[in-house]
Amino acid sequence: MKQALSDTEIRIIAAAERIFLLKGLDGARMQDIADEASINKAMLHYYFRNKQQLFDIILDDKISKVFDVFQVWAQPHLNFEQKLRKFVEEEINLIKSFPILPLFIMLEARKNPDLIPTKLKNFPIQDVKATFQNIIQTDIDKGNIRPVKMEEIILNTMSLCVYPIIAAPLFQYTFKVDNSAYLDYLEARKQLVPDMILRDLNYKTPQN
Amino acid sequence: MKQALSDTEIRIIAAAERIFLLKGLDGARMQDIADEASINKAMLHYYFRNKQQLFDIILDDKISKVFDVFQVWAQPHLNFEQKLRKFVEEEINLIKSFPILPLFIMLEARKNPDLIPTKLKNFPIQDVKATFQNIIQTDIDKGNIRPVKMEEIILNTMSLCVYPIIAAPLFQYTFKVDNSAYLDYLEARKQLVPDMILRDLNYKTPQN
DNA sequence: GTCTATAGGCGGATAGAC
DNA sequence: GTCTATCCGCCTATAGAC
Repeated sequence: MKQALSDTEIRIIAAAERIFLLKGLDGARMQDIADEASINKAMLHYYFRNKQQLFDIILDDKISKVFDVFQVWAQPHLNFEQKLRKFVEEEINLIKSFPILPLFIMLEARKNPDLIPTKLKNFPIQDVKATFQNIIQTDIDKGNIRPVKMEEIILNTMSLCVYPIIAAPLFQYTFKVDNSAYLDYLEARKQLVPDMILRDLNYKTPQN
Repeated sequence: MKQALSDTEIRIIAAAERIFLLKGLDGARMQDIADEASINKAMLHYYFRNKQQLFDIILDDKISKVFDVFQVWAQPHLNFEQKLRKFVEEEINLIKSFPILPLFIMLEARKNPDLIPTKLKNFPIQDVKATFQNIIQTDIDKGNIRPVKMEEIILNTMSLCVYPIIAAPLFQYTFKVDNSAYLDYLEARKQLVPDMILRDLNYKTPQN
């Protein structure tokens, strides 16, 4: 039975989230987190034994949110195009709300190669892959999309969703676009990206 | 007049590159770099005043290489397709050689909003943009590609080149691909990515 | 539970001999 | 230029009063 979190614990976790996502594990200072939570350093250690444990709580939560987005592919009653559009929309929404998340995960993953296997081992990745493979194989067989590997679709789609968000500061500077215009553009990409993917797959609306 | 680098300086820079690429700024230890260069810690400080300066040398060098890749668009005697293919090839080669670079720049850019303007202010970005705009406008007018904004092409192309490299650890784990097979796949993307972009632009080989 | 004070060690930087 | 020894500040973590 999971104990309800106290008000202080909630404040600490929220503070840790902001600091870790901004500074990374090495860059974050326990003092920063304490200040952000308006408590003193010793209290952090009282509630969470050490820095690593606090970090793991934040990271685990974020990774599960990333994983959740893939559940779209398991939804029945939607065809390939509908699932793709929903996936792109949710992916863009998620990364928009935490633009640092992918940077953070990828940076930490390169420092510690065990991180990804350790963190992902409890998620039923094989199930999601099987579901996805099943969906596209059906559409390939029906001639709705050209023969293609699922890795290709996922990687291209993720690239087109995620990169424009993490690279926003660079593109805003280069193309002299202000924040609000760039956010509008990211909204527009919820259409542009699936359109591009479907076009690449030579997608034909199924005749059911 | 730029002094030629001594053998030791070259070894230090090569070592620093490898360590910073692996661990990031905060995660890298001066001792790691010294070991990698087979010298002692004091020598690092003799040649480069401090850690930050050593890092900046690596970073500035890499940023100028990023910019160099865009010079492809200014090469005469190549048509749009040839320039695009060359750009993709060089971009993938570059990011492969320093995968942490986009991650670091983007993370630092969010911590310090002045970083991008400061690092990029000496590059003639406007010239490259004008050149690029000119090229695609010509092809649009000739009917070789559909009407499209240059921002769109650049952002999509960069996304498809860069993201698969920075997210490599995640995809290698998810799809059970080993390092060498993934490197092969990135090579294959030097074809796949321009193919996809050209397809999206409804590209027709010019009739010259 | 909350705080202050401090231990303890890591890691960047330097002094100074050769 | 190269090395050893060492300094010293920063930062995590804990002891212990209240």
